[in-house]
Amino acid sequence: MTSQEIRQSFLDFFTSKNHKIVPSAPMVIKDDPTLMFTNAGMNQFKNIILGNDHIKYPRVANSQKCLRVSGKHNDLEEVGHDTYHHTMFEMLGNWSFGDYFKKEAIAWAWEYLTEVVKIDKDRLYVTIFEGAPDEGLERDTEAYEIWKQFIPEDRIINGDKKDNFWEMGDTGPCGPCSEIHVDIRPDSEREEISGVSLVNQDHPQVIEIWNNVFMQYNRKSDGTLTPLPKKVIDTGMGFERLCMTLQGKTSNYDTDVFQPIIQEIGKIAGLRYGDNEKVDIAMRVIADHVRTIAFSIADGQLPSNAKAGYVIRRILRRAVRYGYTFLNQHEAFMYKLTDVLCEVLGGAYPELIAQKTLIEKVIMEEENTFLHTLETGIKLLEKNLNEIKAKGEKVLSGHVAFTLYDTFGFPLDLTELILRENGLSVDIEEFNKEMQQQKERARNAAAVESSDWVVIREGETRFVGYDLNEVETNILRYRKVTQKNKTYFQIVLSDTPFYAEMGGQVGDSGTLSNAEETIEITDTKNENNLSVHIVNKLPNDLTGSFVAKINLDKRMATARNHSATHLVHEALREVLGTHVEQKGSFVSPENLRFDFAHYQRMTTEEIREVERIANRRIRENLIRNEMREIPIAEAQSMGAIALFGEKYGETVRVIQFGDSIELCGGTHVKATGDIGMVRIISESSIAAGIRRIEAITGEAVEDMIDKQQDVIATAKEFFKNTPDLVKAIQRSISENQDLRKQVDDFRHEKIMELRNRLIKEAKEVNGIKEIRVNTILPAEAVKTLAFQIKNMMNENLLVVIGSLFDGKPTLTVLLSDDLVEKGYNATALVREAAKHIQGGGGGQPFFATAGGKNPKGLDKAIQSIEL
RNA sequence: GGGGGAUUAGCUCAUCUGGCUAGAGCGUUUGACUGGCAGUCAAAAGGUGACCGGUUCGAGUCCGGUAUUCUCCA
Repeated sequence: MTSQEIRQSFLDFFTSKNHKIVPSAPMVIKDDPTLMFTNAGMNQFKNIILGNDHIKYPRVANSQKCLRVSGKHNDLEEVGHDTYHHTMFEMLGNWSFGDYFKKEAIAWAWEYLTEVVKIDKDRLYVTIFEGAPDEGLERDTEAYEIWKQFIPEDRIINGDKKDNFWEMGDTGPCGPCSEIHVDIRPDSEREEISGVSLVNQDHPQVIEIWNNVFMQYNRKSDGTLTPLPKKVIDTGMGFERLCMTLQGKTSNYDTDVFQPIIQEIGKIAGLRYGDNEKVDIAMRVIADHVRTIAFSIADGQLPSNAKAGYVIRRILRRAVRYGYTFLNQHEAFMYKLTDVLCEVLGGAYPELIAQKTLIEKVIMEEENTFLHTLETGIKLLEKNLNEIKAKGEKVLSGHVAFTLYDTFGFPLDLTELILRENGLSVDIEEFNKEMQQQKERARNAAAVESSDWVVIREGETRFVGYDLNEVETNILRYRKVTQKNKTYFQIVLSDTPFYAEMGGQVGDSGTLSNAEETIEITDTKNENNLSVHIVNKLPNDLTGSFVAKINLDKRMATARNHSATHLVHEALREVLGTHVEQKGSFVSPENLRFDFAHYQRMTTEEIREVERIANRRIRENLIRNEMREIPIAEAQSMGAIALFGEKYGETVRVIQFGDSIELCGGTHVKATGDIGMVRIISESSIAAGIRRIEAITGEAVEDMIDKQQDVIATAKEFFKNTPDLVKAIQRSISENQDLRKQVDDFRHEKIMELRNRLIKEAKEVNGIKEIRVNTILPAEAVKTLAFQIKNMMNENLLVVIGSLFDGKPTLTVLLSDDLVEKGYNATALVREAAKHIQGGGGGQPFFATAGGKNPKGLDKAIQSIEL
């Protein structure tokens, strides 16, 4: 079976069991503060499991693209070294939300594996939870009894809490799980050692392929468990491992999922997979990582220097590093794999093909940037290396290695490699210590502690903010959050006009009041589809009814910016082309930011044109056409613009202004005329192939124009209200340049004259030509004078120049080179003489300066210097 | 969110612990050589050392702040 056929057979099987097949959610998660990437099939159902969302379909199944860069058995640093771990992988899963439970889940899992894809029953083992009496958790005998009907009892293995009890986090739904393991060793080996002893022992050919989680408890923050009202089945099967098993391979990387990519890497590097272990590891690393990178870019997550984008950047860099060291690729090469990637996965994931050009550009740019970083790092390392060698030492301090890593992004293993080549090593212990300290610092700064929700009354939030600015409401629940000495509260309301930060639009602020008091709501955030209102203080009485009211000025300003974003988006597509796709958006009351795919700098004319089109639409005063809850297919047939990497429900909200039609949950003006005017204030690049424009609307434009007019008016006044300001400034600048040059020339001439006079007047004392003078010159001129004299007569020369400039006396001493060789020192001379002007100074043996506080002593100081 | 670094000529970067008028390569311009192109040689132009403030006789260099950017941790 090909991987395509395997994926399809799973979905077909669960369709036949009345499951709804849902599409894969984006790999990058946007509204969950605890998670950056989809790391399991259940992520997109988290809201349902937590009870924040309605159950639309009690039975669903899908194939989900997942990303794991840390966690049990899966450190990023391990990927590639073995044959079965990945960063990105596909997870096949089926779910039941309060519908079927263990009996059906187990029976169907068995049926699929043994009858649909026909895995030899003798090769399968299962595990069940053995219980943890100290935590009051019972053995999962229920699962055991069900399994007994399918599989001999000696193949059912007890597992401990670590392997067989699943928890979403420190709190929340949890329960026992049951894993299915497959033994794919050759028969000869299986006869020698029984598979049962190798389950969960990290054997590469006795592996877990399917985990069935039976969520039946809810864990509270004090650790106690309560039964879950609606029990949940959550299963996940590693797609790549299933392919390996069914295709008779012993490595995931030997399946048709990875081999085409690996072959292509071999072609680029001129090496063959299978010849050399280190080369093989590098090829596996690159094949795995390039999938991750390409998918995240397609999902709208570009490599960057913070958060999720940074994780992607790190993964890309790890791949480049392996290519650099083991495949001898010192120039960008990974972007060349985009073609083959599209061939392998483009069928199941069309977003890859749609975003191909962008993926290529971004990867190439990132590769080049990192190769540059490596080059700088190597230079720095070599400098340190020479110092160590010069001192005759053998070990590079961990501190230096850490600085290279921490500040310059130079990877430790490369440091080690280069040191080894030079017969040196690095103090790893010290390195780890520094790393530990860094982690401590970050952890302390980021520690967030939230207590359990306190439920005042049951219910769900109803958002009324599209229609109302204030509403009567009740508090449903609240909790306290402590973060870095700051304490605040999160409140969930029964009805709210507050828009929670989402889709780039900032959350509303406003007030919550009852008869007695008014509480400030500082922000509104969206956590797992739950609108939480942030307040610094709780009302005294939480039970009564309240009026929730948004800050209308801010909301209106935000709406203007959001609607303007849509108009600008449309105008950009008209001016630049339809390749312009939204890659990010930020809408606040102050301004708007819009990131989009485009491959070159916008010209001033293009920016003007975009502004003109958008402003024309504003003047046309297009009425907002808002469609709530329309089926996504219908919206798309209207030509509504949807975003890659965005998760949409089956029904969506559509906002239309004329020809601009977008899927959007944000708040907008009633008609475009309300925007007033839009003005683009900057255009810049934020990544390869991505441009960013920032714009302002309404009053902010007025303010800007006012300010600019003030500047012009003031400037004009300086020029006696000249009609042609630009010309006046130009003339003034060129006049200024001319004058400056004249002054410079003049001053230079004066110094030359002074020099010539001084040289002529030089007195010879004991065979040394002495020049002493007291002048009024700036320090720079004095210096020039001294050096000029030296250039003319660099023999047996002593120059002493005193100068009173700007009320401060300074003293300068210069000696010719031969006197310095004889042991005279200008610094010593000037220090001694500076006592007369109550100052100090220094310099080099041939030239020194001093400054002081007493102008009256200047003459004395000049005369006091004797050789 | 927290730490560390960087910002010097159009570009890439030097300038060790404050001190000899801030240098190099590439690029630009000019000139010479060659029949032309390419090239070689020579010369020149090009700098508020990111910005603001402070310490000092003296700051690109030290300190504080701002901006931009890189990097590590979360």
